[in-house]
Amino acid sequence: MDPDREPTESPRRGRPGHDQDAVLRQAVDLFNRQGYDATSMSDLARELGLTKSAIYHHVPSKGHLLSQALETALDELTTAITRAAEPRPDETAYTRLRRAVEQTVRILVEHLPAVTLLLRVRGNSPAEQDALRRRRAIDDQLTELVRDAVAEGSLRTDLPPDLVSRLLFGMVNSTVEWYDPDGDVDAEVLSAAITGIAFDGLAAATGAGG
Amino acid sequence: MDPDREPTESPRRGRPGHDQDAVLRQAVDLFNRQGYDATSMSDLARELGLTKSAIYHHVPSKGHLLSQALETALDELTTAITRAAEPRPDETAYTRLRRAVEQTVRILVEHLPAVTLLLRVRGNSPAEQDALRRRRAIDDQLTELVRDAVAEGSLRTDLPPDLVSRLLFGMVNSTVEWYDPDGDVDAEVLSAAITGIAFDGLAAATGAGG
DNA sequence: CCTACCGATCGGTAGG
DNA sequence: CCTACCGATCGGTAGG
Repeated sequence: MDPDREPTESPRRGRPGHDQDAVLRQAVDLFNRQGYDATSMSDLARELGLTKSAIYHHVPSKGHLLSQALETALDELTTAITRAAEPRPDETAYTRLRRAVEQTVRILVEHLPAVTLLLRVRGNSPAEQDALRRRRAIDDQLTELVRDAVAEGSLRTDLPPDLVSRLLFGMVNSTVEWYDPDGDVDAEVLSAAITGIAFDGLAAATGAGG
Repeated sequence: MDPDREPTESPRRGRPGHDQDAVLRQAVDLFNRQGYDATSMSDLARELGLTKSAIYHHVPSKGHLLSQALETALDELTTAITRAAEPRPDETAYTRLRRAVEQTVRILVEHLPAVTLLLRVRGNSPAEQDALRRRRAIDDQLTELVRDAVAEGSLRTDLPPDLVSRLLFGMVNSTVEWYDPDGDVDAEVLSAAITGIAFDGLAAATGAGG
C-alpha cells in the first residue's frame, strides 16, 4: 500500500519543517525589522529554529532572498499599475489616476513585506540597482498619469505634475512605515483616506456646496 | 600647470585636513547613500582620503557619528514643532497645524541629511531605540494638533485624526527620498505644494465657489 | 595621522 | 539514492 496518503497536500515524503517560501517569508520579515545589511544568515537561522547551514539547503544565498522579494513586489506593482493606467472608453485620466492610487494601495497592503523591502532599497548591489531601475519606470508611469489628468483639466494646474506625483505616491508609500494588516484600518478605509485627502483635501467642506 | 589650489581649503601638511564636523558630514552622507549598516568605517576613510584608523582620531565610534546626526535632527524638529504648536491669541488649531507642517518642511530641507537618517532608523541599537522614542513623541504632538483642528471643525471629520496625521506627515517625510537642495524646488514651493495638496486637495476647483 | 594588528563575526560550503 | 538537516570550518572583512 502506498505509504503517503495526503489528499490535499503535495505527495512529498518526510514532512519538511520549512520550505523555500517559509524561509523567504521569515527572511523578508527580518530584513524589514532590522534592515537587510544588519540581518545575518545566523539571525535568520535562529529565527527559523535551524542552523545556518540548513538554510542553504533551501536557498542559494542571502542576496537571492532579497531578489525574490523585490521581484514579487515589482511584478505585482507593475501589473496592477499598468492595468489601472490602461485607457478605457469614456473614462477620464483622472479616473485612471484614482484607480492607480487605489491599486497601488491594494498591492501595498496585500504584499506589505515585499513592498516595504522594495521601498528601502538603496542600490548596494547590481540586483538592488536593477530593482531601482524598475521602480523608476513605475514612477515614470505614475507621473505620466498625473500629467494626463492635469492636461485634461481634472487637477489643479498650479503645481508641476512630477512634484504632485512624488508627493501623492510619497503619501501612499509612507503607509509601509506604520500599516498593520491586523489593525483596524483595512485596505478600503486606507485607500479612501488617501484618495480623500489627496483629491479633496483635509479642509472641512464649507458653504452649501458638496 | 599649477597643482590643485583650493582657496577655501586648508593647504596645510601634517596638520589635520579634517575636523570632526567634516567627518560627520561625510559619514551621514554615506550612511544615507548606502545605509548605515552597509557603510564600513573603511568606506568612510576612503571617501575622506585617509586611513580607517585616522578616523578614530576625530570620532570615538561609528555609532557616535549616527547618534550625533540623530540628535541634531531630533533637536531641530522638536524645537520647530513645539514652537509651531504653541497656542497664540486669536489663532485656530488649524493655523497651528499648518505652521507645524511648514516648519517640519523647513527643518527637513535645512537639515536634510540628518533628518533623512532619522527617518530610516530601525531601532537596531539602544541609541537608535532612543531616537525612535523621541520621534514617537514628536509624532504624538503632531497627532494632537490634527485632533485639535478636527475638534474645532476646521478639518473633515470622516477620518480618524491619527490616520490623517500619519498620512499628512508621511507625505511631508517622503520628501527626503527625492528632494535635491540644488534642484529647482525650493523650500517655499515645496511647503506650498504640500499644504496645498493636503488641505485643499488636488482636484481642480469646480463651479463658482472658492 | 599610519602600520600593524585583535576578537568576532560575516556569508557560504565541506563531508556525513 | 533521496530529503532534511547538523557540526565544523572555509577565506575574508567588520569595527576598533
